[in-house]
Amino acid sequence: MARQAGVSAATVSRVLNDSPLVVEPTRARVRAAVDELGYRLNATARTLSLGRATAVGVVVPFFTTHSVIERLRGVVARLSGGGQRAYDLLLYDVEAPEQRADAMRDLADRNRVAGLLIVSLPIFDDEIDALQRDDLPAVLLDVSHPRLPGVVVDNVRGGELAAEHLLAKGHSHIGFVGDHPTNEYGFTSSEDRRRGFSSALDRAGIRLDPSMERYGVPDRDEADVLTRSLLQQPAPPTAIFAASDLQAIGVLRACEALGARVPDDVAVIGFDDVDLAEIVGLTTIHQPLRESGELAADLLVAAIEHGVHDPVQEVQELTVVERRTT
Amino acid sequence: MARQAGVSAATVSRVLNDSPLVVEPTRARVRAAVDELGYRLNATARTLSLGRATAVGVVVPFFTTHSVIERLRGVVARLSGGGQRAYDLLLYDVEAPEQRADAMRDLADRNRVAGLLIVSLPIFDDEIDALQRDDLPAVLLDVSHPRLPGVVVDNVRGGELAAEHLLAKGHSHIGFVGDHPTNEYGFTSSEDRRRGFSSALDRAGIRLDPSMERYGVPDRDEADVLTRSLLQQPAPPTAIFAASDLQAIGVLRACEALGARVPDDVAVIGFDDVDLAEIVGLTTIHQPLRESGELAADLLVAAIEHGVHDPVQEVQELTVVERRTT
DNA sequence: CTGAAAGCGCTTACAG
DNA sequence: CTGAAAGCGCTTACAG
Repeated sequence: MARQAGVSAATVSRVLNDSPLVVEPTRARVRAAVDELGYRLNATARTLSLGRATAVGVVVPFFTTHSVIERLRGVVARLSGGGQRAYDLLLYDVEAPEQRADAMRDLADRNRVAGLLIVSLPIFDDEIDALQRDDLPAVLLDVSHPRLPGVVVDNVRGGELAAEHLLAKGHSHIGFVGDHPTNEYGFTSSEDRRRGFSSALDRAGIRLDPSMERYGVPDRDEADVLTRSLLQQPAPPTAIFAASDLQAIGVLRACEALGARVPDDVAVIGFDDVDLAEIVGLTTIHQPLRESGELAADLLVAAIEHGVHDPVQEVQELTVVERRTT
Repeated sequence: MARQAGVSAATVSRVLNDSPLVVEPTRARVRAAVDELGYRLNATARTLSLGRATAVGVVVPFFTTHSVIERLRGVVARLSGGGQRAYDLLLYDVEAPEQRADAMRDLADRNRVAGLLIVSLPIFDDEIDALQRDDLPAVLLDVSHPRLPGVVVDNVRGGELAAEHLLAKGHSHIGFVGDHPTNEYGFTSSEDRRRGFSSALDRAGIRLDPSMERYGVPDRDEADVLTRSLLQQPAPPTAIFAASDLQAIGVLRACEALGARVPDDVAVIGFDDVDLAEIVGLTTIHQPLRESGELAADLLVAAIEHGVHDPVQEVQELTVVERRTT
């Protein structure tokens, strides 16, 4: 014990917590002893005593997409910033829907965590009830719910942007490759993007024909086979909107395999603007991934430190980045 | 308190910890009460009481490379496996060298963590002393030290493999693009790869001329400008070995910009085999990234649960994956 | 087999 | 301004 400084544990605690109650001479004495012994507070005991944790939980489907990682980078940048109010970051990977509920219960009930950041995973009302019962602040990233603060993007609008871009390029026979509308994680962004896409087409007097749509699991290989079937029809599309960059890469690969030149025979536009997009020269809808993580982390810290008054939804800007595939 | 089950806290604790000392009827009664109340042990209190944490700390330079993320995926897959021996995962991002020391001191001293997994970051003797003083198991991933278990790859051998591949393709005028030998993180793999590369060339009677080497920070843009200067010399190389796939992408971009055809005018080989490599068709040295994370996580769990007897170094296999750039 | 009690390392009214 | 004491929610000898 650092009371080799000739003071009580209470005083050490006060000094280390910057209590104003300690007079300078003793304060100095304690600091000296602390430095000499390399003493540090035990965070576990502190958490228990204080009744609040110094860590935040980040619940995230770690394996699904590049974009999730990029968001996480923003979160990490903000949270382990070495600065004053650094929170420990407890990472909870969610591989399957059931795990999400488990993770949240674990984190909430056990008071391990001062707040929860939930990335890309839909949340249910009873789960929110549980969080509020435990007084656990939470913020959503890439999903939204009226009762919780969140940072999102207008995916429907993003779909419109994609349609407008393709329309402006003169296309009228257009295809779509995206996620199954119902999928095990409950992701909805692909479907939202398709809706916006489809309705913008409608407004231009063009119908997104069912024969021009393909759905599957959101990975490259699946997008590849989906695209082949799209392209091998009697009247193949001259442009394809993929619900994510990863899927767009699959589309590109199928085009290459079938000898369709991009963008001359078929134009391709993706969504997300992950680093891959720039590397392959993919035209895409850019969303601020890294920034979304930073913003969400800031919101969470604010919620932890000041409470949440009314749950803001931060809607981030979308832009089209034109590269070589359209 | 769940002693609504009519028993003491001690008994509840025993039941929840599967102590054999509790007779079946009471056990059942406690379980029923636990289920009904949705009661869960408070991990913080448990940690404090037991004197050992249920989390492991993962110290990782989160922003540096794709390969780090891929390794992390392996770690996550193993650790948050939902199974019995699931450890919480405390993520410590290290942005700068000083932070590494901070992170380790934080984690170790405060007893937050049952073990440490250190990814891609060199560690010093005095830091190891500190770990051992605290009895904190640690395993290294993508770095090695004689006193600690680790999983690595033979980077020198990898460089040789790259050289042998290029040699077999008939090249004799060969360039290298890699990291500065001394860099702030203390990464050494680029330099190790270059050494192996250079000595395999030597053995073939070919000298890696200083005018054929370029060094910089390990990112795409830097590799791009480095490559331009390499290619704009009187006698440009006909093949280039890049110390990582990311750098190889920069090399490819420079080739494109300068109108050099790949692989006809210049062949390019990378290192790592991240997903990017497959997407752009890059020939590269494959290392089992995901698996390395899984293995390291397993080693750490073993070290935590059974102690470490002698520090094994797991050396993983390297292979060349030939694609379209050589 | 079960309970009362002490202890894990902090924090914070409460006295002084 | 500082210390003694209680309490945070567990676990585990120690009795019984």
